[in-house]
Amino acid sequence: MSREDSPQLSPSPPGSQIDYAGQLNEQQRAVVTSPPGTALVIAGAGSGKTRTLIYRVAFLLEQGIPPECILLLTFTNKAAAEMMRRVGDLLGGPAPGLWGGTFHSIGNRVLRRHADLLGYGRDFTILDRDDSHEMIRACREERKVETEIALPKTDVLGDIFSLVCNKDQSIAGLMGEQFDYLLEVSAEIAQLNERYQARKKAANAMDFDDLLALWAKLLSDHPEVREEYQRRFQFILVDEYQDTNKLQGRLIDLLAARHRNIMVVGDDSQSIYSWRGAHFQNIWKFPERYPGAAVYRIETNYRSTPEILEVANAAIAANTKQFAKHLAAARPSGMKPRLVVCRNSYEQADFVAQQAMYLRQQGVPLRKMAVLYRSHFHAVDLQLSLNRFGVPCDVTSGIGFFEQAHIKDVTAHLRFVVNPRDELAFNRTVLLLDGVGRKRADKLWRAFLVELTDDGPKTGEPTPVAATTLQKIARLVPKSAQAPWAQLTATIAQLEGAQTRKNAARMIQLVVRCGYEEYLQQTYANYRARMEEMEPLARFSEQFDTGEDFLAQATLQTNAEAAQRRGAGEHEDRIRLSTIHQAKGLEFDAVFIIMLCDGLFPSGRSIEDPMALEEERRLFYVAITRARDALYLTYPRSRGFGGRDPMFQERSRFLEEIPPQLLDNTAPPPWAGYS
DNA sequence: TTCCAGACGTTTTTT
DNA sequence: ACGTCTGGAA
Repeated sequence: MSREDSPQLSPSPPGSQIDYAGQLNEQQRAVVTSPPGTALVIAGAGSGKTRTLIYRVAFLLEQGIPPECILLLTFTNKAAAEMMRRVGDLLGGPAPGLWGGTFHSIGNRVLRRHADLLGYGRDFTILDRDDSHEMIRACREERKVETEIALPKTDVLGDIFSLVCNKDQSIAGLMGEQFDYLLEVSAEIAQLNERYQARKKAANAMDFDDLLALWAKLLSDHPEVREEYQRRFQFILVDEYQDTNKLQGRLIDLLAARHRNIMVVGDDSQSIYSWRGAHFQNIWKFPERYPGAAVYRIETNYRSTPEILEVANAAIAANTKQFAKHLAAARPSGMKPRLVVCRNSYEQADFVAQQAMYLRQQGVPLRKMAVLYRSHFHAVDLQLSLNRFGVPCDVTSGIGFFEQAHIKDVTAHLRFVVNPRDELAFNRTVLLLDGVGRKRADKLWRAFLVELTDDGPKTGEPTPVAATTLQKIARLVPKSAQAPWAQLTATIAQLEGAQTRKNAARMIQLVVRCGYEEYLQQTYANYRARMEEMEPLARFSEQFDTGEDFLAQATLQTNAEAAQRRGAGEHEDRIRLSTIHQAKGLEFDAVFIIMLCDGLFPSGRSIEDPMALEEERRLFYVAITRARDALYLTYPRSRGFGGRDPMFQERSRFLEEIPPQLLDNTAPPPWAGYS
């Protein structure tokens, strides 16, 4: 690998407009101004990791590296947007051409340019979890006719397919490793997987995993494309490297093979995505894979008080697999974190609500407080309680804006127009009609495909091919659905109009007006609420030039965007309710960690498996280190189980691992007598 | 074949 | 309390 075309960097750029020395500590500055080459940055929680990355990018740009030669990979779209914005702030203007985003979104970007090399159209659809679930279900149904073998549930299959992809593994291998009880059906599962892969391709659709796998395939199978990107990306920066999986690791290696200027940044103690295939050996073994890589450590914590850090260190201490780190507190001493034992989850909820009110009275804005929990359903009682006390909150709920049924119904129409081979979009659209069920939809789809391939025009100039094909198969539609079918055909014809198809907002409007609104009225009691979300949907779509682009982003930008959109005013003062996973990378003045019961946190599924338990512990560590000044750990002694009798709850074993003297569990609470 | 109602089992985390 | 699945009626 030649490196003679790699650029040189000078440690202090002449005429720099950025005050590196004033804004960064010594450790951070060493990273920011490090020479080209491979670097591993182990950055502890609260050590200004994001800041360091931003300054690194700015530094490179100031050195004259063209923005399009830098690739910044982050874990969420939100993080990417935030970093791009802050880089722009530093440099006094945005840096157009700089590539930043999640692996999936960059994969999407690359594949939009070259998908035809892999036998896909560039207008391919992206399937979300729901869609891929639906497709696997269909494959499975098809299979059932032939054999009677008991297969696992559809979502287990989905998980298996996904893991196989992300871990770069074979079905049989994965079965042996973590699904030994399925070993005997593994051949069957492998076959089903092949069907699923083929079916996606036939539908010109990619699921999330394909965005990575096909991207990698593109680079491995097509030297000229590989060369192009290897040449282009002179500097590659990867955030949250501890959460990358094997496939992502391979992608980075592929992309960086020419210049070998990779900077990976992460904290192995915060690796919390192994259930999704994250392979924290990636960070653990990085120095072995890249001998000679510079290793930097950023170990000063600017976020939390020493009292909170001590609890964090104690919480993670029981883990065996980690880089030794010594986080030093930079801030002055504060309050001891408090342990609050409650009788039940209602009392716990009331405590949080009242304590939040108390803190607000003390001058802490609600938006600087957060309640964190292991799983979404841990927060239901809390929401009621906060409502009752009139404490406004923002829930980063489980279901994202774009995953809601009514949103997906509408976008299915657009998907169908953009990509008429999209089987799922067709199904979804057609199932909305009264008198059409699964069976009929399937029959119609097969007929549709025949007509479409028989005398459909060549791809290229968009033509109203979907509507005419719908027209052709109208004879297969039952009498009761003839009128709605004609209506649908007319709507699709309008959507396919040359002017309309370029304007997603207009398309949405059309779908809603041509029948979907009536459907909503008839179907949902909360018709109004759902209807009101059509406006934000249309507005969101306006920022994209093409329908493909809009649809892709709607699928890729899962819930972060939604929270913003639904909360209306982002600057309103609300307490944040979030899973720990979603709180990653954020910080708050006051943090409540609730439901610290054994079996909930750590979750029941993880307690037999030592590796899984270590991950839960890291999750706990992530939660603790979100807090700046105040930390409250709470659990209910008993818990109602659905409608059943309350059950006694064992406190989380993680609490046992914290020396009691680090926590304050004295009564009475500060808010006593306050209400 | 569709649609509805009631039973059932079930709950981790997300791009 | 929730959504998904199944079986039976239209």
